[in-house]
Amino acid sequence: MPKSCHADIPRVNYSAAMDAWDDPRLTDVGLLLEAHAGLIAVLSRVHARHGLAGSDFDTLLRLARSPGRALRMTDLAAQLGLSTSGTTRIVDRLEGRGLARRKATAADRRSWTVVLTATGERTLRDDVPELLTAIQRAVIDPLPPERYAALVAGLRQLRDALRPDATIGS
Amino acid sequence: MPKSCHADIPRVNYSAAMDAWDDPRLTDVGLLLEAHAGLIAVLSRVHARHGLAGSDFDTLLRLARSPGRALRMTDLAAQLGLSTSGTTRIVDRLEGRGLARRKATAADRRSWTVVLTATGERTLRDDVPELLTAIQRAVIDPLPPERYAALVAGLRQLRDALRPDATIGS
DNA sequence: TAAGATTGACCAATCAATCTTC
DNA sequence: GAAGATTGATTGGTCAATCTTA
Repeated sequence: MPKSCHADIPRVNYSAAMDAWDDPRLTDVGLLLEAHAGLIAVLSRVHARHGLAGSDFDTLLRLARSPGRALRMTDLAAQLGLSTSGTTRIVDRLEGRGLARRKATAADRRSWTVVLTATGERTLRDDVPELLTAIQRAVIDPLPPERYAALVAGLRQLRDALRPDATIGS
Repeated sequence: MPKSCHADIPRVNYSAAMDAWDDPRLTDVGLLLEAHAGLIAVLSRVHARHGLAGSDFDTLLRLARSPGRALRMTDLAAQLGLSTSGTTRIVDRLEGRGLARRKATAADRRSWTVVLTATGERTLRDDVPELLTAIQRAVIDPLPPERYAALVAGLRQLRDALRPDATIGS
């Protein structure tokens, strides 16, 4: 169909505003949101093969990285960037599946310490290699090494500038 | 095969795994997740001043960018990257507040077309400038221009590689 | 009084099932 | 039968209130 068939359609008068809706700052932010959504889809697909949600995996990983494979509930919540009640629910799930367990915290009877179980560590050990493969294939391989490096450097500086940690308490 | 110089030193039996937990590919991905969380916090704070959730704003913006300030439900859902039922609920909210309205779709009586109302456009017009200011201050100003440009270029290529659109139907 | 953790009520999304129209 | 949209049940999180211990 030739374009002439639309040529006579009366123009709407809000075209000046349209520029604001397409401001590059808006579209740049959109890029990060879309990249994030795509990345989450890739990661979730891997985790799902091990019966894990993304937040379950994050929790297991935080525990695995901590001294003694353990963290107090409050510290875990801070690392996850979640509320303490949300963390309570995640740990409930993990404990129900035997991937983590609560034990009393020495010297503070108000607190619980969450410990990664052997089963939890095994689950993580099964998941991580698949995850690394997926990351390699989906995000690293498609980008020229130097561009990938620039992306990571930019993300690091952005993360530091945004200080998500500082906003958690707000 | 060169033998490790640590081969005879007794070690905790998970020390080999520790390296895997700190694999740079994992921490790089973590950077994007943290930057995203921080960005969402910044954006949400602005939207909240206008009584909008992030997904409300996204919806209004998609409508504003579309010809006739309108989209069919299915197309809107695709653009938002949400399920059609999730989109139904968002539009229910927006319609309840008078920011959008449903009208019958010409030539297909199964379908609804969502239209941005004047009120919705006004809300958007109030929100966007504040949003742009917040983005400028929180993400653009803190980064050297060339690093910001590299970040955006990397994000664009990553987004294209991940093709979030292609994964929505999966 | 405040800190750590949990619970109940709620909110925003998902999936599976359904209804209408193509 | 398939596509567009909605609904009911469920999931995964939040906030406000509560309980216990410091």
